[in-house]
Amino acid sequence: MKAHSLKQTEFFADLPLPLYERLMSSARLQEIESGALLFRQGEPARVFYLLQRGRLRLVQHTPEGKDVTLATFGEGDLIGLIVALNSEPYPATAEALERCELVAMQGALMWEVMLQHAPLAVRVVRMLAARLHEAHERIRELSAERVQQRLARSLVRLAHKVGVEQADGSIYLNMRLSRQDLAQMNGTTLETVSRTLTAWQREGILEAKREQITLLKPEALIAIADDLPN
Amino acid sequence: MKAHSLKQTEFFADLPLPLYERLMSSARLQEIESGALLFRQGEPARVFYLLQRGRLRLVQHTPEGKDVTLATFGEGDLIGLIVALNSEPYPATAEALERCELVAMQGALMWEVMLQHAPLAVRVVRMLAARLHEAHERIRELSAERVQQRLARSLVRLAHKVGVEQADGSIYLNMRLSRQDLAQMNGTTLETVSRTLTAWQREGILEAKREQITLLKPEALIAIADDLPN
DNA sequence: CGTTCGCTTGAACTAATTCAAGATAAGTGG
DNA sequence: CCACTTATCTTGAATTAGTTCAAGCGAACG
Repeated sequence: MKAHSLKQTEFFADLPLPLYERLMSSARLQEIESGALLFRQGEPARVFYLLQRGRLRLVQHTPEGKDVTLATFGEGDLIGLIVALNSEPYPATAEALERCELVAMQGALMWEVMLQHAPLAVRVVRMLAARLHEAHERIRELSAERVQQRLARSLVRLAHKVGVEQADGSIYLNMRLSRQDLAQMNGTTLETVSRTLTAWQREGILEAKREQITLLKPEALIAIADDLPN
Repeated sequence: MKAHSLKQTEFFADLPLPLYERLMSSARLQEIESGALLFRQGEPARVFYLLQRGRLRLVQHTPEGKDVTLATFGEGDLIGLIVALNSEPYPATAEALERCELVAMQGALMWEVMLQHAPLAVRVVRMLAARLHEAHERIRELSAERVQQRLARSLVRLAHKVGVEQADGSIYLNMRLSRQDLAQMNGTTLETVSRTLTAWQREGILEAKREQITLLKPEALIAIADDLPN
């Protein structure tokens, strides 16, 4: 692969050339289709991935057969880094939400390179810190909030990530998003999501079609998320 | 404070002396009593802490007045590092579970030192990775498991952390542990915890006194946590 | 054109919360 | 040491949020 294709990403921007080439010696460019799995829960992890284009989610299958979405990743994110560093098995499955372009690299090499180039390690610290913060937020939500609130919050968050403002001021969520997806993201069932969405649709808060949602009154959702009266 | 008091901790063990002294120039030794607060949610964070002795927990107060325990820390853990690095306000309150000895240091200095000594940054990466993993586990549990299972899992985990095996083979949890505490750790109410514990006590699985619990049949709890029949 | 997939809706059920009242135990100060 | 206060815990009863099961609808897709 071309050297500059990675140089452009912030993450490796300032690597000295020798280190950069060492890391890249193991790199493979990879593309996967929407819905395809990058890796499966339980597989041995030797490599990790830099997501260059597309979005994907980390899903955990529970023994009881439920699926829980742990996190979703966007461009610039490193995926599977932590487990690849320890060559543990992947604790979850990574599934592409759309067509993705990734660079696969050796976990062991990343260790080496981080040890020799502190700014890179510090950047990883920042990334992990941000994710930990998100995870803590979700723990708080799951512990203390009701499904309605969590759902509303999810939609508002998605609006920031993939929202496209329409001419009439409404926000179209530009991604395939089934009731099942929302259920997995919020620890509930698709039936409950369905009921909630139709209720909100009746109130004119949003428009929910098959796998696509448009927010008509985002403020109303924010109010619900924060449990404000009215 | 004496230089060797920090040298002994793994975290700063291999720092070159100049860096070490630079970091330590801002260090203050601090002791807090059980129940005292190290910092409060919303306070501006300029310093972070290395926990040298004792245990403490990170609690988040929700707008509705509930408390959620996000994580608990033991000896060797760094607390408030991430927020101190960005000098954000603390997103949660840190409360001592027992008498604690800590070293407070400047967040800004830590940035500098990490940038100049990669092994330290890498060690922070490892620590954050471990915490992220724990957080993901809790998300899965809160999303997919029922209160009983989560409670059972909590007790088993606590047995590993603070369990003391008794002569008769039972495991005494060596810490003050109220129903309320367990409720906050598992996203439920103290009443539900109380009912569950008394039920388990009737079945001879454990003995639950006031703020202290002894596990009589840990295997039974593991079975419940994993939702095995019987 | 029929099958599949995503969605809706109802009805029964259940886990868990909430509210309330009281019991037990642990300090606290006289 | 006792009475008083406070905190922890228990238990019941009512309520509710959410799940589960089940049946059917409608749009997409081969």
